[in-house]
Amino acid sequence: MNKGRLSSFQMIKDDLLEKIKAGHWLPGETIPGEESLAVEYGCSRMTVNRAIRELASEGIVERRRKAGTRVALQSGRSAKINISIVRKEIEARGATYRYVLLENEERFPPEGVRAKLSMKEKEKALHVRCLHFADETPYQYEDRWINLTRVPSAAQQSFEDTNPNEWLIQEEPFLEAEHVFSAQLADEQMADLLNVQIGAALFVIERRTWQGADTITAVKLSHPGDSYRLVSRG
Amino acid sequence: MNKGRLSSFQMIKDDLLEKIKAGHWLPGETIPGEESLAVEYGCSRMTVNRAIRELASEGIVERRRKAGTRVALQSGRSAKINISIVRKEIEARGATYRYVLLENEERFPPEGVRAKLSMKEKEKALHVRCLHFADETPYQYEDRWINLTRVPSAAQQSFEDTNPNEWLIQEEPFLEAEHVFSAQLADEQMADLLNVQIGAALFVIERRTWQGADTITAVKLSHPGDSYRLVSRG
DNA sequence: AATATTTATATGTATATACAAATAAGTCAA
DNA sequence: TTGACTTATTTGTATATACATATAAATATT
Repeated sequence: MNKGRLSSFQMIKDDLLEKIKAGHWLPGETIPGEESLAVEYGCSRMTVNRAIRELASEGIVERRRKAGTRVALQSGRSAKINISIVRKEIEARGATYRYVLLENEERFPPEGVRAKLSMKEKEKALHVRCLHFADETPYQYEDRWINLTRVPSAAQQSFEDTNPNEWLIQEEPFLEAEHVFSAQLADEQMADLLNVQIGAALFVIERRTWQGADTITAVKLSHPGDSYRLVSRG
Repeated sequence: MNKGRLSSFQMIKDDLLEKIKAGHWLPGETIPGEESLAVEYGCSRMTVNRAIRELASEGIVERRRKAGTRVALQSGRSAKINISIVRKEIEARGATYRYVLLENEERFPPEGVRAKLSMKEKEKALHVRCLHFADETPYQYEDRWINLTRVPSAAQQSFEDTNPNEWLIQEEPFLEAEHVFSAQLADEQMADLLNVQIGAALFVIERRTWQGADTITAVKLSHPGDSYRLVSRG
C-alpha cells in the first residue's frame, strides 16, 4: 500500500526481482500466485498482476494460465546493442565529428546488392559512399545502396551536408533492420580509406533495413578493429 | 470493444503503431489524449492507457503529464543479439559439436583479469581454456577465468565432459553480463589453435558476468572472422 | 519585463469487480 | 492403459472510479 516513494507495483516488482536474483526462487521454480502475493503485500491482485506482467515482458519470468508463474530459465543470453547515429557515437566519445562524401551516384547495383534490395533487373539504385571521422581519424567507412523505387526523394539529396544515415532516419523513422557483425581484413582500398595497414582487422556491420516487403537500404559499415568496440550490458 | 480476436488494448496498440509507422503522426508530434482516444475506440481510458503505456515502454512514443504523448524521435536503432550456448550455436548450423579442454588450473590471474574479477591480491582464480569445434573445424577458442570465491564448486569440476560455458549457466543461472565485441588479428598462438593464418581476422567477444557486486567469470571468445557471423533482427 | 504563484489538465497509479480463456488435473468411458 | 470429457484454477483483460502527480499555461506580483 504505497509505503515508500515508489509506486506500489514498482516496489513489488523490485522486491520480486531482488528475491529472484538472490535465488529465493530458482530458475524453473514457480513463484506464489497473484492472489496470494496480493495478500502478502497487502494490495489488490491487479497491482501484483502489473508487477509480474512487467517482469514477464522483460523475460525474467514466464507465465501460463493455471500453471502459474515461474522464473525463466536462461538458456542463452541476449545482449541488446544500441547502434546510434554515427555522429552521436563519435561525439559521445568527446571527439569532433567530420564527414566526407565520396560518391553519390545512381548505378545498376551488383547482383548481390540487387538481391538484398529485392530490386528488378535494369533498375538503378543510389550508391552512396562516405567516411566518418572522429577527430580527423577515420572512424567508419560507409558503403550504402538505397532503393530509389521506395525512397525516390533520395535522388534529390546531395548528401553534402547531411549524411545518408541521419537523412534516412529522418525520412523513414520506423523501419525494421537486420544486422550482421563480422571481422574482416583490410584490403588495399580499405587500408587507404581508413588509414590502416593492409591486412589490419576491421569490425564490419552489415545492415539491411526494410518496411513491410520493401527493402529500403543495405549498408556496410567498416571500422578499424582495434579502435572500435561495441559494448552491451545486460 | 473487442471487435476481433485480439484483446482490445492490443488492437488499439497495433492500430496506433500502424498509424505512426504510416506517418499519420510524425516524430515529435503529439497524438490525441487518452480520454479522446477512449471515445474514438469506444472503450475505457484504462484500456487506451495500457496500449499507449506499452508503446512508450518500447520507445515508440514518449509521454509526459500534462504535455501528452508524442511520437518519439528515432535517435538510432537497437539490435538484440542472442548469444546462445556454443554447442547449440554449432548444432543449429547442422554441424557436429566437439569440445576439447586445454587447461583447467588454479592460478594467480594477471592484473587485468584480477581487476575484471574484482579479486584481492594473492587470491587464485580458475583458468579454463578450451576449443569448440564445428565438424572438426575450430569454431571458438574460449579463454575463461572463474572467481573461485564466488563459485567454489568450480574447483571440483573437471570440465572434461561438460564445458564451462554450459556448466556455469546451469550453476549460476541468473546473471548480469557485459559484452564487448571487437575485431582482432590472430597471433601465432591463435593461428595455431584456430587453424588460421597468422594475421587472420578474428571476431572476439569479451564477456564479464556478475551477480550483485560479485563478478563470477570473465571470458574471451575468439572466432575465425570469416566464418563467424553474429546476426540480429529488429 | 522578469519572477513567483496558481490553476487546469494529461498522465500515472490503485482498487474492486466481472468475466474470458487457457490448461493442469481429475474423472469417466472404451 | 488409453483417450475423451469435465472441472477447477490461474492468469488475462475490461471497466469504473478515485485520487496522485507532474507540469504547461495562465495569472498575479514585484
